[in-house]
Amino acid sequence: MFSNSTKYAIKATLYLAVNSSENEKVVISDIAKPINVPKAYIAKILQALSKKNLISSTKGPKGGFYISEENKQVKIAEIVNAIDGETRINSCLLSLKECDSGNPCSLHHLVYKEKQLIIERLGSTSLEELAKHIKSGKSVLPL
Amino acid sequence: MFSNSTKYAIKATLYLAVNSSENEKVVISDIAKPINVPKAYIAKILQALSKKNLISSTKGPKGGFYISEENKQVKIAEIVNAIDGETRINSCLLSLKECDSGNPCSLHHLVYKEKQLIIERLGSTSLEELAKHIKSGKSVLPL
DNA sequence: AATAAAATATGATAAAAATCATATTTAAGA
DNA sequence: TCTTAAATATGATTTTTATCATATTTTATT
Ligand code: FES
Ligand code: FES
Repeated sequence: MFSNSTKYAIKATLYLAVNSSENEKVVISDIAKPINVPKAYIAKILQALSKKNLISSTKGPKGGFYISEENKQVKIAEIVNAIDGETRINSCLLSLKECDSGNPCSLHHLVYKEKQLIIERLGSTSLEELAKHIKSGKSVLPL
Repeated sequence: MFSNSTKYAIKATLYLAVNSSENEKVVISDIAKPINVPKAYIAKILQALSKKNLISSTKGPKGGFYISEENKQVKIAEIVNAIDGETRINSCLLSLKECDSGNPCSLHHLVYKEKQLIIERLGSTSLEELAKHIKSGKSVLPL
């Protein structure tokens, strides 16, 4: 469903949503370890997210990555699309050019409705919501 | 969701379900072309399926691949598991060791129920059913 | 101004997945 | 029994994805 990079992106972003703010920036090494992703790899991913303004960063001493007030409203789907692009998640299970109920592949009716529901949820769920969920112990941020 | 190989496996198997029987065997070249998959590649996949008795084959002249009466009851999930293994489709979106509602990752509640429903459907839908669907024009076998 | 601590940009390497190729085995038909 | 048409087994190559490394830029602190 997601590429490895996107999984890492989500994990890292959630980590930031839980553990950072404009005046509690987090340095790459301190993100990489708890989410169990190689430092150089997660660095690249965070740079891409930062470039698209989905997370925030500042260079230099006392710098680091963080989730600004605005970033809190970023939706999971935005993270996914930033890394995987929009095509991957929306494409037909059997590789028709497009997944279209007017010209459905043989598996379409088995999955489309539920898949759309999931995609909608990813599009409406913000980092802030999930961070609250994690903080209250209802879900766990995996390593 | 599925690997490329699994997609091809499903396409090829459905093609056979629609176009073959014990006395209408189909040769590799005649499968590869309509489903738009390289011959040598689909050959390898069909061989794997045949070895697991999900499809049938005979060697030599007049030989080829086909779907036997028994094979008609094969479920889509069996094809998927034969190629991708059982782990891939069942694994946690964020790579927890296992996807478990008792120890859910942050995305679990957004997807689990629907994902399970889809997996169940793949497990209960047979080649025969989908072949009928295709024959009646309700869905299309993609190239 | 100099230093150092951070992200950023860029590219190199390694691992996995997808694709291609070919020699071997089997069985039908002449 | 010989030839030929098919699957089967095995392995090589290519492409993609994941991972690692490093030089550059920016900015806070001294
Ligand atoms: S057309 Fe294939 S999943 Fe929708
Ligand atoms: S625990 Fe992650 S999807 Fe279920």
